[in-house]
Formats: sequence, structure tokens, C-alpha cells
Amino acid sequence: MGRGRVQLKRIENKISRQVTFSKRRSGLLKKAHEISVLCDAEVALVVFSTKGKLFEYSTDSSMEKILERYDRYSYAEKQLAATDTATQESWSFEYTKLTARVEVLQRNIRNYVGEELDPLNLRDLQSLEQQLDTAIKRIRARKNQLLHETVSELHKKEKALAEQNSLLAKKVKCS
Amino acid sequence: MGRGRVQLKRIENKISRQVTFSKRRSGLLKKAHEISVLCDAEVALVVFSTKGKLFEYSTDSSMEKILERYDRYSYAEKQLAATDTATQESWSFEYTKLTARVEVLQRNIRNYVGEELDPLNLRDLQSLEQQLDTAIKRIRARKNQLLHETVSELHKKEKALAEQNSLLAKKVKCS
DNA sequence: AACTATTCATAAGG
DNA sequence: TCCTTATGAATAGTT
Repeated sequence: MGRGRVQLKRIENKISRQVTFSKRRSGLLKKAHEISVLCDAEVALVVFSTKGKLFEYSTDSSMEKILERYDRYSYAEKQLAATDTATQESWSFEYTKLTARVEVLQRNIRNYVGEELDPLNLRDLQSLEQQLDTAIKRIRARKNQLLHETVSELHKKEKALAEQNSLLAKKVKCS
Repeated sequence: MGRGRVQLKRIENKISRQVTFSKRRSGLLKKAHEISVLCDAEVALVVFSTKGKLFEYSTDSSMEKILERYDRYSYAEKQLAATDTATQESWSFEYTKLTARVEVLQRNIRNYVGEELDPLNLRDLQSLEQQLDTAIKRIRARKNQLLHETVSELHKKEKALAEQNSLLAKKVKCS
């Protein structure tokens, strides 16, 4: 099938072999499925690529039955250990990065509250001081703003209450 | 393939089903063999007819070996999946915690440099101001200390150099 | 990963 | 089951 006839022998070109494997593998699995459906047959198909990757097809659970008598050891553990460490490595890398970040942030904060200043040089201290100076100015401004808001709100309330008062006083007089 | 398209469902006519089974079975075995030779793959194929008759194909490394290999592989995968999800869960939990921590620290820092003050109430602002006030005092103290140290060091160096100078001057006179 | 020319598999019929 | 044949599928080689 395809352009030119195929010799039934190992394809030497690695790439071609890989491509052909991929194509034929899907064809094979498809046909295995088809015969099982069309003809009501039980099919178990196992394919290992050259590299050792597994592909499989099976109807129902017949595969299990056939395989149950074989030992479940050795190799499994190796595979397990290998892949497990691989995935964990990437995780622990991310984790370590985050941990480092946390440490940096904590150190910054300690500096911002005036602790652990000894390792800093004059230049660092200067910039830190300036930063905190700005911060304090902003904080004071915000405080003032808040205070003013509170005060004017109280004034409003006072006024409202006073008006209510005079209203009530009038009513009392009239009654 | 053949005259007319084929529906992927059980062939109800028993004879047709049998005929089709026979034809497709040989086709499947052939293809299994081809992929194993062409692509250097290990293949194990087991087919049971409706009546329970067995047909099989396997690469020369023998059915047993291949199935054994399969067994190891799938076992490993299962184990892997199990432990992987377990460890990943605890990992991702830790990761999430750390991420939250980073956010908190960053928010703190922004407050320390006078940003995002709006959500804070008067009490918070007051304490923040106090903290920064203390921090600035410490920073200035440290700055002064550093300056004094630098100055006294320079004085020492100056003195040392002056002494050396006079010593040299004497030597020049004597010679 | 698509495309296409070609070979192959096989459904239907005998 | 085997042969034949028309036709749809699979796929080798190419881009």
C-alpha cells in the first residue's frame, strides 16, 4: 500500500521506521478493534516499539486473564523509581525556587522594619531610608485623608441630628 | 475495503461473520507480522473466535516473554500513576501554601513602601507608621555608626601613614 | 502533520 | 474454503 512495494524486512532508516511504525500501529489497532466488533471476537494485542514503548488493544478484560499468571516484579520497580524521580525533580525544582523567593521577601521585610541592617552598605541604607521616608509620607497623607473624611462625616451627622432636634422641639411646642 | 462500505457493528449473518472473521483474521496476523519485521517491534496478538477457537501471532521472542514484559510494564504504570498522584497531591498542596505565602509577603512589602494603603484602617496605618518610624531611626543609627567607623578608620590610616612618613623622613636625614 | 499515488485488503458473489 | 473482482482503506514516499 502506498507508493511502491514494500520489502518485508527491517527498515534501516531510523526516521522512516519510526514513521511507518506509527502509521501501521494505528492501522493494526484499528483492525484489531474492527474484527472484534464485526466478528464478535476477543482480541488482545500488545506492541512494543524498538524503544520499548508500549501500545495495546484488548477486548474486555481478556488481557488480564492471560497475563495474570506472570510475575509482577523486578523491572517494574526500576521503571517506577526512574520515572518517579524524574517527575519529582521538576516539582522540587519549582518548590525550591519558591522557597528561595520566600526567603528573599522575608529578608526584604526585615530590612523594611529596620532589622538585619548589618550586611547592608551605605548605599543600600541610603536607598532604604529614602524608600521608607517616602512610605511614611504617603502613610501620613493617607492618615490625614482618613481623618478629614471622618471629621467631615461627623460634622454631617451632627448637623443632621441638630436639624432633627429643632424639628422635634417645634413639634413639642405645637402639641 | 471491498465492495461497499462497512459499518462498524457486529455482523448479524452468521455465515458472513465467519467468512469475514477468517479473512480479517489472516489480514490482521499478516499486518502484525509486517509491523514486527519492518519496524523491529515486539508484537503479541491473541484472537478468540466467537466459538472460542484460538489464533495467535507473536514475534519470535515468544508470546510468553512479550506478555511478561507487558505485565511488568502495565504494573509499573499502575504503580506509577498511583504514587504519582499521591505525591503530586501533597506536593501541589505545599506549593499552593507557598504561593499564598509569597502573596502575603508581597502585599506586606507594598505596604512597607507606602503602596496600596486604601484597604488599611486608621489603626493599621498608625502601627505601620510607627514601625517605619522605628525602622528609619534604626537605619539612621546604623548609617551613623557606619560613617563613624569609616571616619575613625580613616583617622587610623592617616595616623599610620603620618608615622610612617616621619620615620621615612628620619631615615632620609640619617643617610 | 498533510497529501497523493499506489498497493493492499476485503466484501460480495460464485 | 478458495477464486475473482470491484472498491474502499491503508500507507510509502514526498512536501
